[in-house]
Amino acid sequence: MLKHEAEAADRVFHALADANRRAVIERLTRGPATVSELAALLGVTVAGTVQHLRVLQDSELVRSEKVGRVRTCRIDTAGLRSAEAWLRRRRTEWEHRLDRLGAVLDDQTKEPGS
Amino acid sequence: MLKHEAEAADRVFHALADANRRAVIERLTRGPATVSELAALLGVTVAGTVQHLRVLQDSELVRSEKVGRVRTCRIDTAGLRSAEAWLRRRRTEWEHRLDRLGAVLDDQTKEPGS
DNA sequence: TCGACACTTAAGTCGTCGCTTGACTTTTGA
DNA sequence: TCAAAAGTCAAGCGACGACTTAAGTGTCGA
Repeated sequence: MLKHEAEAADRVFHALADANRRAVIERLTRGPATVSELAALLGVTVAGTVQHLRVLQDSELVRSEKVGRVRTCRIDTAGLRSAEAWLRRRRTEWEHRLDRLGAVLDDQTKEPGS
Repeated sequence: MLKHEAEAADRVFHALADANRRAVIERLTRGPATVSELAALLGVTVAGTVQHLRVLQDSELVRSEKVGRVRTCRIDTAGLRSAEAWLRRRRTEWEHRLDRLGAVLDDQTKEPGS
């Protein structure tokens, strides 16, 4: 795996490891929200929420734009996609390995002698 | 979401947040390995490796069995599947929301008056 | 039988993380 | 014009996490 891919995985999975950050993602899948709204949802300070948002943006799980004095946040599927891709690669690689192993075993039972 | 699902997500994403634990997973997708082999791969103590393995097993990302004095570890796809499912749910929910929003906007442009 | 091997467990260290408070900037509306 | 609203930044605190070392436990082979 390339180094920048590994770093991306690091950022994304670290971001997803926190329940409050996942709650932000779940909320944003149902539509945009402001920083204050997210803070109220989580039950933490606005300052704390901003820190979570920085992590989420660095991992491309959330985008946001500020108009006037209010910042509106929305989902960025890039992070979700890259995490999903990482997991799918591991899982399918494993399953294909099992298939190949199964094929080898089948051959062995059909042709016991070499 | 059910509570035990949330706890499972917590465990799995926390497990995946560590680069060494992901390295273990990547290694095990290519076949089983012993604790010592994984320790050598990571470049950390066997004791430290055991701690990682506990986390990975609690999140159903790895299974292991001990025969004699050697413990053999292999992938458990249950954890991978549940993490993948969580991400896919968020992403598709968001994409469907965008579709519905697009449909509404199309209707509005077709029928400007109400 | 006994020493080396493979792992396990406990305890301790050090850094990072999540959160708060408090001071600040910018924008808004009356 | 000015106070309240919305967010930003920095410092600090307590808890947790990833290591280590050190002292076990059980297993294998000679």
